[in-house]
Amino acid sequence: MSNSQPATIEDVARIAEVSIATVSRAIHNPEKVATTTRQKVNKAIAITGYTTNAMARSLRMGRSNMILVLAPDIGDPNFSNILIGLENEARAHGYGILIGHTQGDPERGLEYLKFLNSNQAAGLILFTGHIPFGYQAMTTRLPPAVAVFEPVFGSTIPYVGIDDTAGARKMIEHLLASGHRRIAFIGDGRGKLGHIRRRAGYDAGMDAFGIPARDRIIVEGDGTIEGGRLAVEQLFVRDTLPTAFMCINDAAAIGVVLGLTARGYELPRDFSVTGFDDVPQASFINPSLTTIRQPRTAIGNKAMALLLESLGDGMPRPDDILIIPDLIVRGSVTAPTAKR
Amino acid sequence: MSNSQPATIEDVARIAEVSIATVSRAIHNPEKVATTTRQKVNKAIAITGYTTNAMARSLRMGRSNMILVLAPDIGDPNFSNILIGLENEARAHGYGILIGHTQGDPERGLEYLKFLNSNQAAGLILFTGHIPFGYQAMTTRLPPAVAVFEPVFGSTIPYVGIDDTAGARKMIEHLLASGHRRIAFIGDGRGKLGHIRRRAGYDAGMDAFGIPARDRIIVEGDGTIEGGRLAVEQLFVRDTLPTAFMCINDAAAIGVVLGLTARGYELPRDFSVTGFDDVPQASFINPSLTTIRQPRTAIGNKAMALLLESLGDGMPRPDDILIIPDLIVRGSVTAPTAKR
DNA sequence: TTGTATGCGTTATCAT
DNA sequence: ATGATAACGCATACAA
Repeated sequence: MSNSQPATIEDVARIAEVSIATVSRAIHNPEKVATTTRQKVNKAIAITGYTTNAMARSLRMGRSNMILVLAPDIGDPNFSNILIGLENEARAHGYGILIGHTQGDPERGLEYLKFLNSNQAAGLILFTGHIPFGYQAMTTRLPPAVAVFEPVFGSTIPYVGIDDTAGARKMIEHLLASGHRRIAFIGDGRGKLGHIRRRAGYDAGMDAFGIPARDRIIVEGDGTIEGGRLAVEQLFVRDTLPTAFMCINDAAAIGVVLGLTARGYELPRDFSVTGFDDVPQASFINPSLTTIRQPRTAIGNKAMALLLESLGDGMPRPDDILIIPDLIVRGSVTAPTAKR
Repeated sequence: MSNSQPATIEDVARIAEVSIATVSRAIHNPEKVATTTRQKVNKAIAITGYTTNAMARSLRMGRSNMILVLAPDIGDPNFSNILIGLENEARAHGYGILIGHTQGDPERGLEYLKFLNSNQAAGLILFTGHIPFGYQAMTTRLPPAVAVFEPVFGSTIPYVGIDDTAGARKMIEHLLASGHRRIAFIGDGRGKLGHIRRRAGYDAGMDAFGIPARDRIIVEGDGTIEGGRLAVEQLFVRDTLPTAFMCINDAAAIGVVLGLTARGYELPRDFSVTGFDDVPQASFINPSLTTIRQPRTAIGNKAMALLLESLGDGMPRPDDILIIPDLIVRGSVTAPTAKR
């Protein structure tokens, strides 16, 4: 049925006995071509198995229908679900996705960004928290871009993510409602945006409950499993034990669980622990982690919708979108015992 | 420094005061151009920030320097590391990677395959175990392709993966050396290639040790956590308890661990359990899983090397590459107790 | 409604 | 050693 070489528009034109212009029109502006001609063309397309050569098309049009997604780590448990959201939305609008895996290497990021210069990609989704360094020197024109998950530092690129503060607020209220008062906040580094925002949610909740600042226990932490372990040790040394640990993310929470278990405590009987993000492991660990779920697919959806919108106008709209995340109640929180 | 529009070869030529032909040569055949001219050109390139328009290049050349990687599930813990191997090797040869996420949907696979027709991709890495259905109807010419991780059913596409039989053999020998004799094999479905191969390793090891076939316990299973749980129940009902469970993969092993733990046993004191693949969770679960590690990055490397080779010849070589995997000893195996 | 002809940015052939 | 030019496949302005 088909030849060794992919069919071109010319092959179709010859078989349909029309000009290539008519074929092109029949495809892109069917209403501008006579019904009978259109049918001939469609038949010829079916016969040849013709597919428009995307490269030639983009070259001619000066823009493509691909969106470049830059991610430092494909293995990130957040990534694959966000990607699904991105893809579904893109597909619905006739766009395709091109994934650039930078492995955190700015040089690779730069490499992929060349796609944009070649018009191989019409827009950019940034999953990296930054524009690959050196891109500004390459060209002054940054194409329509949207950041997901974390905002791009020092830029006006619109950003789609969750409302960290609202999420943290939900969590702290859950803990307070469970009867906890001495609740430690285990962070991931004072300067980080997520830290600041989630901490703000913690404070707001504590404020609303009338718990004085001096009764709040804050550990800076670093957001890793090891950091969670360390936080436990610090608190034991300081002898300022809380009844609950509200952790900046699931990794830290897992560290806390591990640290507490290693010291011979039983959870959640002796301590309550909460995470944030809802990574896959969160439901595996014992006790399963009460956490805040990242609405990953929704983030992907919104981000792509935003990008495609600004592609239409040609004019990016700088409004961030913050989705309010859900509390996922599992087994790691109970009422505090009177024991201590 | 740079204009709003990406610089073209013509811009460079104008600034360097040479023809575009010379610019192209200076880039691709530097030895064919006078040193002084070359310097002028390089300077002009630096000034303009010129980057070759990959689309125009591919259009003209009839081939691109991108490799399409088709994967059903980016979130697969195996994928990201294989990808790293693929990328590194590709990069070393001046190729880039384009990831097509099919979500298991043949239609999407087909969509991405159009890239090949458009010469947007020069070759194909299949992570899917099959060619997207319908592609054959689209074109008879399948481009150079290599399958990773699992072979493509009913095709001659070369395949790079691990030597399942050798891996399983390593595992069974480890178990035997630890003193186990009644070792159950928990599979993932009789027909599956991995099942057949790993079972072969199990049998070979048992044979070599002189353990008669009637003393071998085989559970067909399905390779999931739930399947592992079920296998435990089956064996309890049949009252043919082994001292060790050799599972077809880590998921099944985790299921076995969960099932055994739920019944009140302590591991590895009461039973030894082994996995296969070494997924991230394998080291998290308690007890940490003794398993066979997939050399994922190596698989990626080899696969891409093979693909690029066959791209050179234009002629795919049909030799599969099987890497012998390593045994990872963790905490889930001890000598059997005399208890039972 | 349809066809002719031009150009998108490259590379490669053929002159010079 | 260098330059002029054709062609890759397509979309579209313009002509018919």
